[in-house]
Amino acid sequence: MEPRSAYHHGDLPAALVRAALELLDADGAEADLSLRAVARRAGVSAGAPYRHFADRNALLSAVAAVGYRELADSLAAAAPDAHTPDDLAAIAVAYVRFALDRPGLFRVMFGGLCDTDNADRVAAVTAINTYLTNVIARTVTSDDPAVAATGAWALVHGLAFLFLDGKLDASSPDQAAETVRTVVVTTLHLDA
Amino acid sequence: MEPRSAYHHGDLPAALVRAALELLDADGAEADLSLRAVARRAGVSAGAPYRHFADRNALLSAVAAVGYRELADSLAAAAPDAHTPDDLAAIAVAYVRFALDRPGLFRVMFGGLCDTDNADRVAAVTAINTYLTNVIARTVTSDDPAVAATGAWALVHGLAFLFLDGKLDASSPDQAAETVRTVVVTTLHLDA
DNA sequence: TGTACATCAGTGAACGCGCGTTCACTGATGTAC
DNA sequence: TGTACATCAGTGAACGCGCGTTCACTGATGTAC
Repeated sequence: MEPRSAYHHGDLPAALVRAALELLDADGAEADLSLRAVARRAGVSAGAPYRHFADRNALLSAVAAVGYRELADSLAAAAPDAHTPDDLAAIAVAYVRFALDRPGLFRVMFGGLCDTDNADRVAAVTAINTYLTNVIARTVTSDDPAVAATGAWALVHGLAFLFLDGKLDASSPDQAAETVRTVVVTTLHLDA
Repeated sequence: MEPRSAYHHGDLPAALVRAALELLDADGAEADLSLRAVARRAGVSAGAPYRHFADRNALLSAVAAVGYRELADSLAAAAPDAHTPDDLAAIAVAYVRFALDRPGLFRVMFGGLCDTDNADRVAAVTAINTYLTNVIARTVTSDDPAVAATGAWALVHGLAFLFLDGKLDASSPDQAAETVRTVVVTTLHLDA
């Protein structure tokens, strides 16, 4: 996996995705994430990425795909084997924390502008929805777990963006997490 | 208000904001909304806006301010004098419809990237929150209307973005509205 | 094991582009007398 | 009412920039014999 030589890189696609993630996490707000900046960061010429990605959008999709996987991991880690309403609240907090921890990546994943027709992306979104539906079905009683899952997703997703865009106060992560927990517990009646 | 002559415009600031709104509504996805494009649309040279706006961000903030006002109008129109849970559902549907009707404007208003410290913007956000809190207090019983309002806002905001970013199917506006209604009614227990 | 050669994955220079912003300017406006 | 002049709000040319993408190239790799 490591560079075999300075010339033939070894695994440039992975290195480019890694470089993009580093830039996103470093710049926080995304700014732009140009292909040239990614190539620079990977220590490679501006044209090199075109050996592996059709265009800028293809790279971005690959980055987003990694993001979806990491988000899924974060949620799963927050409450492995979730089966109580409290587990659901923990997952909600983890979702928003992910967004606040990695705003650049989160915006690439959800900021629109990317191709809707990328198969990996669609699959990743379906996976999140399925996961949430399963969690809902296991943690709370609901007439329609699919609808409840959409509601829960929209709720945490909206909270994430309201925090990210400064509409809710995100200056203290701990306090933000507490707000998320309170709002989610109240809105989804997790204490009932 | 109309141009007095081809030279001295009359009310260029308003014309620029109007031009920006037109571009946003025409391009749909926002693309970029450059100052130059706005000036071009307003039929004015690239430097002219600087007589009235400090920089690109200042224009964007003015545009966003108009957007907040129009969003507030749309919500109020959906259920004037709201006092039933059904009114709340109608307002929720109106919120998402606004986002889907005017995605470019919605992204300028909520896409981050703008100055958080603009007084107009802060006031507008507070106004929305206050409005929602009042509606919540009038339409449903709640222990804590402020928390419930944040929950309701996040819910519709999240739905709006999930539709906008293609995570939920927005191809049919009517069906999308129906989905919003179902999810909101279920999540907020408006039928209880 | 050694060599010839096709293929692969990079380089680096160049393209055209639109951008935000600045600046010296000039034409239009309106006010003071 | 008419004129001189300060101010205002435009113009248009220019700046430097970083971008996505292309292309002829070349160095490294690995395979066939």
